[in-house]
Amino acid sequence: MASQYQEYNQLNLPQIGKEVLQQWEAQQAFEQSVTLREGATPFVFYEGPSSAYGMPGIHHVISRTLKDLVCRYKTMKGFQVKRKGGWDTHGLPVELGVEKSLGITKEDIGKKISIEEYNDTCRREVLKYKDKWDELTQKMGYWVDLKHPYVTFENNYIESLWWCLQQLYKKGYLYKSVSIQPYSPAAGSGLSSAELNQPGCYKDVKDTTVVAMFKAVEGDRSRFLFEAAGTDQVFFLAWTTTPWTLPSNLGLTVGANIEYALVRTFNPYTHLPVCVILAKDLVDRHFKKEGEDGDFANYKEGDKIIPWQVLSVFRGSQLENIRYEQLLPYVQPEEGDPFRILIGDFVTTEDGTGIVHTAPAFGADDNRVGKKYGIGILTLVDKQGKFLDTVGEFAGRYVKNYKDDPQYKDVDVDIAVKLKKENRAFKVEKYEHSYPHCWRTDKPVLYYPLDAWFIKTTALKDRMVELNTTINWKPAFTGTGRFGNWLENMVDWNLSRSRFWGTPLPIWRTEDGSEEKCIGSIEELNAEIRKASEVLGGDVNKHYLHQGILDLHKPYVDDIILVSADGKPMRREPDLVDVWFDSGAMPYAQWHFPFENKDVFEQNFPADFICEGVDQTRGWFYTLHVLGALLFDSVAYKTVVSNGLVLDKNGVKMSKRLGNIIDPFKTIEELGADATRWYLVTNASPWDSMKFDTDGIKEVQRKLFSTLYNTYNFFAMYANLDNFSFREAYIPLQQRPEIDRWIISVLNTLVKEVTTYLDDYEPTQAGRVIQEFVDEHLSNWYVRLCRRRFWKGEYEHDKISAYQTLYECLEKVAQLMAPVSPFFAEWLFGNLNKVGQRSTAASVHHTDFPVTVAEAIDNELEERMQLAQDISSLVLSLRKKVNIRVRQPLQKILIPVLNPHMQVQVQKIEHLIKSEVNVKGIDYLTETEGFIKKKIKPNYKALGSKMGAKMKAVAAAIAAFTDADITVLERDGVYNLLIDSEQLQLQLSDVEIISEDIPGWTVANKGALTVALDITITPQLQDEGNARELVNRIQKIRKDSGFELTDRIMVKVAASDTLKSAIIHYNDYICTEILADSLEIVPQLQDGTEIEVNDLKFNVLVNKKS
RNA sequence: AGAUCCGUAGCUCAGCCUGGUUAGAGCACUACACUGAUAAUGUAGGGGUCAGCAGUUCAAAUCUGCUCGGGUCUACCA
Repeated sequence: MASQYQEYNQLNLPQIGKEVLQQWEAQQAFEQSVTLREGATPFVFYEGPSSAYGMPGIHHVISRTLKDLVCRYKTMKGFQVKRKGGWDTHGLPVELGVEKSLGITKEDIGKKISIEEYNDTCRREVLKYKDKWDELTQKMGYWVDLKHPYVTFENNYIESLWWCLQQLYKKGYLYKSVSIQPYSPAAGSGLSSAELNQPGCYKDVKDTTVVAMFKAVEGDRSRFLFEAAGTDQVFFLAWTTTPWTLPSNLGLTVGANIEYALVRTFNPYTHLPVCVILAKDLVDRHFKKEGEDGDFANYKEGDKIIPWQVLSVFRGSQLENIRYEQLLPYVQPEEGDPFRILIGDFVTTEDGTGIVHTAPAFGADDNRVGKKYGIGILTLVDKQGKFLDTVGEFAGRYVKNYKDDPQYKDVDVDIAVKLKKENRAFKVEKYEHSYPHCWRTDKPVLYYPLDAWFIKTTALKDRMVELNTTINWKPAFTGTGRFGNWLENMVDWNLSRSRFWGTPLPIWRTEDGSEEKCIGSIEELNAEIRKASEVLGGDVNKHYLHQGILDLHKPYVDDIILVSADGKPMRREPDLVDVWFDSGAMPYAQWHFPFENKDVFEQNFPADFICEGVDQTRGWFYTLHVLGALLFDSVAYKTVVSNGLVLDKNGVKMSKRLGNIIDPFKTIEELGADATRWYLVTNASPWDSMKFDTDGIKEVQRKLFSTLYNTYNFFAMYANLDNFSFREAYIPLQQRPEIDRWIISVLNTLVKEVTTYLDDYEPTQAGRVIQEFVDEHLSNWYVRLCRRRFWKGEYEHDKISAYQTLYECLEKVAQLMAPVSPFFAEWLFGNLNKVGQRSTAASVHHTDFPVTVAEAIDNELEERMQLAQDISSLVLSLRKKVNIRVRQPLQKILIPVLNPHMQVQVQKIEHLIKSEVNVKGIDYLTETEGFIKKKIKPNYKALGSKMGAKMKAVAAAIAAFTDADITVLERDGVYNLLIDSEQLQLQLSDVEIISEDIPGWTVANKGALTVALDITITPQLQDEGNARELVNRIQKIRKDSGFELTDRIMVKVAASDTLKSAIIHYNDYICTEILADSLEIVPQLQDGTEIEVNDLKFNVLVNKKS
């Protein structure tokens, strides 16, 4: 136990951080914070898996601060909060990174490098910044279990995932299907909708678009067109932004109820006469008004205005099944009846021509309508994104520049040129639209027919929507809006990824697909391995017979052949599982459920609280929800906080490219984790995107931490002098002075507010009220007013009361702020507790969060202290106005009281006001008639509802009130107004009457409060003022001479006559203040210090008494 | 293209739900003061078409609609 409070020379937050970190390390503070709560109600928190493949940034600090503060708070509230860290280790980022570092592409894997070696590299590389992450975790004060994290590539983890998949399989939620999916040729992988919904995936790009002309074939159904046209040159116009899909065109889709027009005109490129069909509503978009019914006979090449004429109008339904000639006849489909007009409900007349070019291979809508009509399918582009050899002059060309080839020529342009030449293009232009890009490679995505495994999430859509309504979303609109909409529009979850480093799909199939097995555990797989070996014989699974399977990754799982019930070999479906499944199954897999820890899992599901960036809404938040609902018919989390983006100080998103990334290590090193955390939490609500500015952190440092530090240091200095160590009994509040009871009351109100805010996951509000308390109430009022109590007088009741009060404030503030600024709180709490010994806890984070003492809250007291502050502020501003400094005592102030209650209130805090503003007394004015000039204002809120439309006239009438009118109203309580010859009765409560001025006095107002100051300085007041000035000067000399606080001195003054009186009359006072044993007036002084009091200069000699 | 959130002082934010006096705070700036809390503090000052327009109302920063600007999301549809 220390006997003295540690005092400091200056505040060094980063240094405090380092010291506290060492302390925590030494005493295992985090581990203790969990074990000390053994047996308590658990508060379940899930840590979203982080990827240690990239460096942590400042945006990681914000969400981790939120997570940490909630967990620390709940711990202090008595819950046991286990926090298992986790690493997200699979997925495309690592794979692409490894490909790049090895200088290979996807095609090389399994050829130039074995899958085994490749995956080993991924495994090695994926945690390459783990140390940096751990370091940040530590330095920012994020308490999370880093020693036993879950790691998604570990066998146990994958085994749990397999178990989950098998559950889904058994429930019939897992199925295989061909579908048109977003596919990234550059990454060689299909993309999930979640991946496609990563921010920034949709980019505005300029593509070559073509309005292509599909030549109608004359037949029974189309005869009406040819008859109206009078020519065989009849074309359907269809617009496409992806001309490379045109060779695969098999149909044209129109809307059944859309009106179409047959238009006679000329082809603008070939100038040949043609008749074209397009939606009637879109005719204006494609033809200039001036050309309508123009001069066809005299049209010639080069004319700006092309004549056109609507020949006929008809509905889309009339066009169904009309045939047309294949546009680019390289290949025909093997089956189906293509090249017809189809009817589809997705056709609009928003843009294009109202006729949709339909290539079943490259669009989801196209595929659907194509299947319905049986037009077959043509997939003339391979998985690398290039045309097949069969596509004539375009064979082998990439449809987009997937290889970063500087010589790349746009195929779309060449197709457009070809069509132009062949009289098959009606319009070719560049068009800017947004198009999805692969989030890793930044290359455009294709929609491509792929085999894939899906989770039938749509089957439980309604249940998921229902469960979502029970989740507490912060902010609420993310849950109802963003997440709610997403659930409403959900599609089945495409699980398949054709990559190498990830969780393998545990499904084995016979070659003909007639039988399949979904494996749910390692044990089951090993049994199947042995069975297959026995049934199939030979070398089957021979490497896996002895020890079973040791690594659940590729390539090992692919070696394994299982056997079907009727003895046929089964091979694994080659896909990996979407990494989002890894993270979504984390509640189960982190505990290796159900193979181990069944009880632990049951206690820890669902989570009470999770928190991540808002970008996880469709990511982790969604996959957790899906699996919770599908596997356990439960939510996976009860409360979710989504934090917004961190922008730079100009509101621009941080990116490496712009170089506006904030290095969290540097920030913490220079400004301290506490100030950084405090700033991040209090500057804006977590879910608003925040503009990060280090100047803001500096402000927090000055405003909050520096103030609190100064307050502590002030306390420590005097407490050490008086040996205050809280050894005396706690003085009951009733026995403490008014001001002590006041600050304790405010403190308890604060505890209540902070608790409410934190319970409601509103840390921003909590931080702001703490800050206000420290700055406004504790430092700028309590300490300022009580300074003398700490350094004057004997160590007895009043002084001990002051120490106990300030100690308690500091101690509780330390606890209240501990969740947000854990280091400083620890430092402050520790410094106090080392001497005070009020708590046996080794850390502030092991203590119980302060609880409001309801009896300590005194609203009347808080109200009158507010009055004291307002009155003081008014008097100070009056002094300023007339230039009388506070050290000059004045006789009195005058306060007109509005009601008896107010007078009682002010009287109780009279002494505070008097000492604060240095006046001798306060006079109250109750009978004010004729003395005070009053001002009357309508109470709009009360009057408005009564008067309604007459309000304006009433307000004008009130504004015209004379003093006499006001007196009448005050005396009678009512006043009769005549407005538009109507009698209206005015009540006293309908108006506000304030004392505006007291003639002959210097007056100031704030709201209804009025204060007048007597500025007469009598000779006696002058003396006292002079005495105080002298004290002030000598104190300065003491300080400048480097005397100790307790040193006694002897003083000689060569004062002029005007000062003598003050020195004589206030000799005792002066000596007490300056700790002087003697104060002499001498005629002359050679040495000493020259000082000035009220423009008089003279010398003072101050000697320390030896 | 739609949905949604947002727009208040040079900057960061309150106030809006529940309409009502002269729209607030902090930072920054200016001036003065204070100096045994001093990397603080006090007082005063400048700084606002509350994005714009219209409506409802006696009364709109606040409620409604539209427009503009920004963010986020959804959709990819030629």
